[in-house]
Amino acid sequence: MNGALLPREFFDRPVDEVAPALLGRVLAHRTAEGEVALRLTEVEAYAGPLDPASHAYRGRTRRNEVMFGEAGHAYVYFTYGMHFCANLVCGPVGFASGVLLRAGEVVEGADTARLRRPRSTERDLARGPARLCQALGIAREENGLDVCSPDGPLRILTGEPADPALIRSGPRTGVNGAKETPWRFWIEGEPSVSPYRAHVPRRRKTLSADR
DNA sequence: CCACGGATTTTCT
DNA sequence: GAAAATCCGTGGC
Repeated sequence: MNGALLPREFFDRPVDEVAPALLGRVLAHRTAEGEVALRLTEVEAYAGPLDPASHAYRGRTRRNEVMFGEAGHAYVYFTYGMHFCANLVCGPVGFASGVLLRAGEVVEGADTARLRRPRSTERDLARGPARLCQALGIAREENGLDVCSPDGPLRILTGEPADPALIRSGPRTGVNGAKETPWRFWIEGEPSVSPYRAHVPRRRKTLSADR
């Protein structure tokens, strides 16, 4: 995938400004299997230590340390025992904010993406944060990669910014706390955007849970 | 379309 | 020890 890279300064401003500005941009990942690129259609902002829903809320840990570093790097984490999700770190250094990449439309390497997600329908190829990572081939090794590096395997391209008239925002999905903050952003009318679901805490399987 | 339960293991308390 | 920024299959409407 050719095209100009977003400059690092792009990420050096408040996350709730960066997040909507990322809609329509293209994330490309080059591996031995080939290159897959997708156009971002849904994202969520997480504001470091101020945000109860953020992984950085309780301070620096081994998992979240990339968030505390330079803007423009990928923070990839493992969750639910089997899935990876990816964020792009925003500035300033030490503030530990980031944008979760929730969904995209595959615009290059769809055949490779389908190999990675053989049971997926076309619409669900990169619909959801863990599916997006699977389609792009993003896992543990991609944690900390600089997406603003022209020769790197994982790059963020300028693409075509989304039409501001089509950008919507609402509460973040699947998170506990700070539900009132409308920091989920998406492009209206995109098939790859997931339907909103309120967070439902999982009922514990073990006894002693209910009373 | 919606609701539910199971999968699976890292991470932090 | 429990929850987790999730996904998938199944079953109902």
